[in-house]
Amino acid sequence: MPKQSENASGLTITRPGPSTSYDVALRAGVSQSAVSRCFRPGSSIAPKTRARVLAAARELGYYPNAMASGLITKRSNLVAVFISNLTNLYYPEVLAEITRRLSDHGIRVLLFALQAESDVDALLDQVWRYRVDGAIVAARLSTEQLGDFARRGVPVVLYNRFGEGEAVPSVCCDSVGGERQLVELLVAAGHSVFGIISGPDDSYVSQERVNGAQRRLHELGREALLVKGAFDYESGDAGLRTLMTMTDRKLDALICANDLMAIGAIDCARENYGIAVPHDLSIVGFDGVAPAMWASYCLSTVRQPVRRMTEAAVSMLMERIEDPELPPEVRTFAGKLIEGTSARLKAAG
Amino acid sequence: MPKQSENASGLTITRPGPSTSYDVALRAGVSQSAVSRCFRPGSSIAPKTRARVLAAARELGYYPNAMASGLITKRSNLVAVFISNLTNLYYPEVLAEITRRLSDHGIRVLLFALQAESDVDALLDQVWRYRVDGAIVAARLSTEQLGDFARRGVPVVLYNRFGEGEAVPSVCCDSVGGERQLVELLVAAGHSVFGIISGPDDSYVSQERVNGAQRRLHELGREALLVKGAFDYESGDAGLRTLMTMTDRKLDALICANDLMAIGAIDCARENYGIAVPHDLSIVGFDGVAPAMWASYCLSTVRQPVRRMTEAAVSMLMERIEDPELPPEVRTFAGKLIEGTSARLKAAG
DNA sequence: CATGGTCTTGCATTGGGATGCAATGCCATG
DNA sequence: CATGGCATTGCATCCCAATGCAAGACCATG
Repeated sequence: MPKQSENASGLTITRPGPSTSYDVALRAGVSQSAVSRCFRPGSSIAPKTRARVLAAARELGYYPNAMASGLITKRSNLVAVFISNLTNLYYPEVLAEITRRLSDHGIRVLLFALQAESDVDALLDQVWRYRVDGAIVAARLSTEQLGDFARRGVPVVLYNRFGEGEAVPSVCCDSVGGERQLVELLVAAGHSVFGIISGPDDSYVSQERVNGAQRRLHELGREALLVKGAFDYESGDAGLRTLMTMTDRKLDALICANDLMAIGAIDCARENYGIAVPHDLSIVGFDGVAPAMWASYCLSTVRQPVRRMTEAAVSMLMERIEDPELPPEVRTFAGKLIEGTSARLKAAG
Repeated sequence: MPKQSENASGLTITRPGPSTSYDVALRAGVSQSAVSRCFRPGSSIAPKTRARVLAAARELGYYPNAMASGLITKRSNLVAVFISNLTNLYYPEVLAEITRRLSDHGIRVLLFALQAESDVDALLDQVWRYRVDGAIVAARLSTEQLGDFARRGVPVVLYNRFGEGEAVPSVCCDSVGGERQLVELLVAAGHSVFGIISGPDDSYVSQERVNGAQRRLHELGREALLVKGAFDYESGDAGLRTLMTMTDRKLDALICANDLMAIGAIDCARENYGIAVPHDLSIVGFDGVAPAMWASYCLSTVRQPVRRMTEAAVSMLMERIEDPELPPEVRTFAGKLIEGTSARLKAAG
């Protein structure tokens, strides 16, 4: 979009690059300030001036330079979003929701996709450079890193994570409550030999879910075999295989820290061991991802209320961008139990 | 990160906001230019000056303001990424790959998540405002919109799409070739009654795949029943149901425009009709998403070489950011046939 | 010691828009 | 017609880093 300006001789010269508010001002016969005010809601501008300016802007294809305006307003209208597990079925939906909701607030997403929960560090300097207005983080932040955000006055909202030690605004699905519910139903339905497949060690979500399940089992006088997974399909398969070798008793209830592993375990049970699910083995997951509802699995799980959670995350962040003094707040959402058919959850059995 | 400066009386006063290159300069006892040069690779700066400056910067938590430097260098180091189907299993992987690869080039992703292929328009002004260095687009761009990019000198690379009419740099998986391959194998294996479930009308990918399959079938003297889907699981289910009512003959080969619909169709065939797959009905998909490999489906499909494709997209874009004059180029990648077990692909049958 | 060359460094300016303040225009009122 | 009040507009300045240019520092050579 070449920008144009008249020089003294009346010649129209064309320079490269996007046109500026000065170009538009010249063309509309107003000052640069007037142009600026046309694009800034709430500024005082006469309707007919506005019309002239907008017409000139359209002719020149002018749009305000977000970097220039951010420089002076100290608002980039950018929010950093950190996501560790983009390929893990649950987060794409979250990301899409968050992006659209922020977009409704006039805010763009600067995406940071991490290989692992703890890879934040290498990318953090970019967050500071872009002077983002805030951040939504679905990854592991150390206390130190959280401190950096605080010192720099960048509001953060954690997604499905808590600050360790200190209080940090966060939106969570009640993992503990969800697992307790699953455990109670499994126990009430008469299961006796329990296995658990966890997620990776550096995942909060995994810790919460596994601890939640273990504690409740313990309260009810049961124990569970525990193997470590990585939140992926293969871990479900491998986890079940390992569990099968760990006991002489017949495993009859398998608690997976997420749906994906539960799906892997179901396939492994059926294909590899010829175990009938849920007749011989009950398998439960957590998340309520789309594939969990597929007819082949019809997983018994707990569904996270993604829409409500993302809505909360975005509005909490927006509030804190407006008023950085707001106290931290943790909003916990109960998951919805999906009975499914991959576990016997009725006492009748 | 409060910034500090010494006033005449030697008092250290603290102002709000991130510290600037001037603050660092003051503290290190150099000029602002020297600070700038420390953070700009290739600038002439003495090692010991550099060390002093970096020390001061660390103490103040200084990072260059990307908006200010972008303003003057005319490089935002931002790339817009448009994705329409984030929830559709295939794109999250693509997005994660692209984000990481761009990150290696020092470039951040400004994410635009669309509800539908054609929703680009409402978000395009944001692309102009942020003066992004380029764009990777996995969504439908009109000729007009492509023209806007060209006029503004913003390089675009299309992902799995072509420019209609004019030539536009793009990275594609060879849909036509992939479908031809599937069709040939299905025909050679003796299938006779074909059904096709397409994607949504505004999707190039769907058009290409469906046309590719239809043409090859036609060349081999076959026809196929066609129903419209939406690239989601439910469409596979609904599509198969519709097809079952459309003919008296026994449908024995179903070509789905993507894996997700193929999975939906498999589940529907098994659960709803008790049809054995692939014994009574062969079902093929396209994409090679992770769930297609799950033991319950083991889909016969064509896998897109995501890593090579994203690598190509990113490097093509980077080249065009460096040299906007480069001619358009279309890189097509052959998909890899995954035999799977959801279709009889051997003549033996 | 004078001269020339290479490195570093600082000065001054630039990029594009926002905004406080002062100036202008316009209308209504007395 | 003079005055007050309000809405609109422009001027000048600011935000922060990058960079062309020239000055300075330092070394080596003749």
